[in-house]
Amino acid sequence: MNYNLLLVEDDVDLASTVIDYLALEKIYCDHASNGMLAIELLQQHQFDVVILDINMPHMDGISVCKKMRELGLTTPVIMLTARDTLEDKLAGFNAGTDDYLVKPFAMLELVARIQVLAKRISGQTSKLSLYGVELNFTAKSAYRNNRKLSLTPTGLSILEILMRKANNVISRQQLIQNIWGDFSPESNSLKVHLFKLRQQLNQNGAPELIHTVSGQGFIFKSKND
Amino acid sequence: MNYNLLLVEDDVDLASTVIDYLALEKIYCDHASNGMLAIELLQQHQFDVVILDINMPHMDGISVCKKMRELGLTTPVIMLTARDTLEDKLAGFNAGTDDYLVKPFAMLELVARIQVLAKRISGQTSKLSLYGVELNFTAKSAYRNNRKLSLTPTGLSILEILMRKANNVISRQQLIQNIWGDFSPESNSLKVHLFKLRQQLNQNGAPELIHTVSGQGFIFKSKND
DNA sequence: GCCAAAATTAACCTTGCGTTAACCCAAGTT
DNA sequence: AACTTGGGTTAACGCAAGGTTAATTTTGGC
Repeated sequence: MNYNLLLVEDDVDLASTVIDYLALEKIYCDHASNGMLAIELLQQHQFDVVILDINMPHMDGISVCKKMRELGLTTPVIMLTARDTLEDKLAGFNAGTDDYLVKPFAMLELVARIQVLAKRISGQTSKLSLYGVELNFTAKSAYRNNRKLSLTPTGLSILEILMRKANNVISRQQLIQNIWGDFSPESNSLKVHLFKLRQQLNQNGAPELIHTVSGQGFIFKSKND
Repeated sequence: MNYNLLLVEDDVDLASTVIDYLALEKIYCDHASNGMLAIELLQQHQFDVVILDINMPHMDGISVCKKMRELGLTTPVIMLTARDTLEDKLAGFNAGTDDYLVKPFAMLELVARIQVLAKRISGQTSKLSLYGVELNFTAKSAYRNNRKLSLTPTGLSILEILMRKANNVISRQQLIQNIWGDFSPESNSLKVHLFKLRQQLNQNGAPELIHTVSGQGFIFKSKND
């Protein structure tokens, strides 16, 4: 899958074992033997996931993680620890850790957890599905309850914008900005597009999903929320 | 906080223990006793996280998770299992699980893991919650005891101003300044807005929250304070 | 350059917010 | 008791925001 990791681990033997194994899985993994170096590398390069040993001399894993978050680095962190105590875990989560692995661990599990985290962040889904509406980016098509909607390109992009920010109000201005950029039509084009989009969505008396919040904008949500 | 979870668990005792504990942490948790029901609920409502028992009659957790992903439901899943075997975990991750917890587990750890997952997803919605009144900025909506209030934009902004300075008296002047800026209406507009706001808040004989301090202004507080 | 699909425009209708003014009430003042 | 003051309640109106429809222009593939 070609992920880009950083392993922070002072035990060189363990580090090279992990790196070698990950290489077999086509996961590229950089190595830092201490926390300082790790922070430096993280600021210079973009990683998908950081694997952080909790028990290191000078600067332990928890401190590294805390420091990362302070610096605004949001890269997901998997913490490695020798002990399986609740306090350790809670301290880790408090510091901004995303996941946890107790040594000795199985490589397969590590790989699985890496994939979960990396996938979630990159959010590279080709499908978006919510409240029975399914949006297919590659096919540029949309369905509601498995009924195909016939949408124009702008209709589709309005739907996408609203769905990506489901349950948030999007102002007219935000919508216009997203659809047309800096220069937009001067008439009620947006209203017409919305009308046609709703028409498609609400066939057969399906409940409204695009709600108007008067004076504020529009919101994609199901009625009972 | 204020997350919205779904627990899928056939053991009713365990379920209610978890739900009660989460309630203490101000985490609202719905319950489905089987996989079918869970899928149905997931399609109707939006949850921040799903907690899924792996071992259930009829439709096990893995199948539920797989089905979810097939349907395009991307809600993060925490899997609960009695066994700590690698195969189980891998099967779970393959089905699209995000995290894993082995029974018996510590509530604190569950809460920590919920927070990690929920934060990643709904880290965008900002809420303000006080005395049973919930204000959702992103959705520009307000609820009292889970009953939706129908407020106008100014009504909402008055409520926001009062709630942000709860338990402090806000003078008429401060309110006017905050709502209209330097030029304000010349009549009793504010009174009318306040009246309508209180009308919405106090339906069904709910106790007054916006108290008048004669000659001073208004204060948002609960009666017994 | 033709045609169909999509986008824009304009005209018109409907809804709902904000403002206004008038009135009510209770408490305090003269 | 009449008047003043601070606040609460109600209804009416104007206007802006939103919805609907149809006609016209633009676009892109052939």
